[in-house]
Amino acid sequence: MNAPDPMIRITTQRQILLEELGKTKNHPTACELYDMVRKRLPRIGLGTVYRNLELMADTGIILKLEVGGSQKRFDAEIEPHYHIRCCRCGKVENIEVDIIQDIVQSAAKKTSYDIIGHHVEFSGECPDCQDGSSKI
Amino acid sequence: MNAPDPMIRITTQRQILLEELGKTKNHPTACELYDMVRKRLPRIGLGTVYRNLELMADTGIILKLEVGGSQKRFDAEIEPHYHIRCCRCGKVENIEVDIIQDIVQSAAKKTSYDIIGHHVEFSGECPDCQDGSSKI
DNA sequence: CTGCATGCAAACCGTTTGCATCCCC
DNA sequence: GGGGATGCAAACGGTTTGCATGCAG
Repeated sequence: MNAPDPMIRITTQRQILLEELGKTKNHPTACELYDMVRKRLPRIGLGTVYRNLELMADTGIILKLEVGGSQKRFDAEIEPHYHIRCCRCGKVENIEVDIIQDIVQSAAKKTSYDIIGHHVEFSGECPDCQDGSSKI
Repeated sequence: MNAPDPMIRITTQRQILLEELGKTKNHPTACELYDMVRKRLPRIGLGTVYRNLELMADTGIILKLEVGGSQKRFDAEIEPHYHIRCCRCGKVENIEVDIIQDIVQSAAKKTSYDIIGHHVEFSGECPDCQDGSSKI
């Protein structure tokens, strides 16, 4: 888990998956990526998308977000950062907040867990949804 | 969302659901609760469990946790607190960390979202899983 | 030639929903 | 008697998996 196998073959599918993931600022779900990739690789299967996302997340090439909601989301940005999720439309965006090392430290002291990670997620209404607030 | 309807009938099913949820220190999934409740109410349906958990979460009687993992988890403790999830066995426990108001403040400044909540989740290996570490 | 990667489809799991029945007010 | 609550089972959405085929090394 700390030293994942860094060597996987970069097949056409994986390459394009990476490119599409890298080109969006969003944090797409597997299905959204499937749709994006399918424009360039019409015969790709959903299973391949899931398999490769999972694989690339395991190898640390991409990040599998541990955010709320019922779908998994992926991110080409693997540097630590936090997220904010719109509670109306479900969109997930990055939010710049200083990493809270002291919180992690104090958490580590209070538990007998071997802490390997943390994540912070804010939720709220995004500007778009605030506009159309009373509708829908 | 801020003023949820506080008045729902406390039926037998809801009462027992609440009792069972309150008596565990874990953060059970709907299925786990279903199993617990079924010992006292053998004919209860899974649908009822889901419907009532959802309803009670909406009314603010209980908390629906926004943690990672593929299943929703529920909590009778509605005061704000944070969680730590074992990355091996998936167990979720409470962790006592001071609420980080300043982080929330600074987050609010950096985004045009109307922030209504946040949650922090640590992940790591729980003591039990550390013991049996190399097994499984 | 060999084995990993793929496409496809069926299986799976957690959750939601429609509906007939039941029970409480 | 009427309206919400329940049990049941079928439907659903997202994800995983088994398998035959394809392709790169």
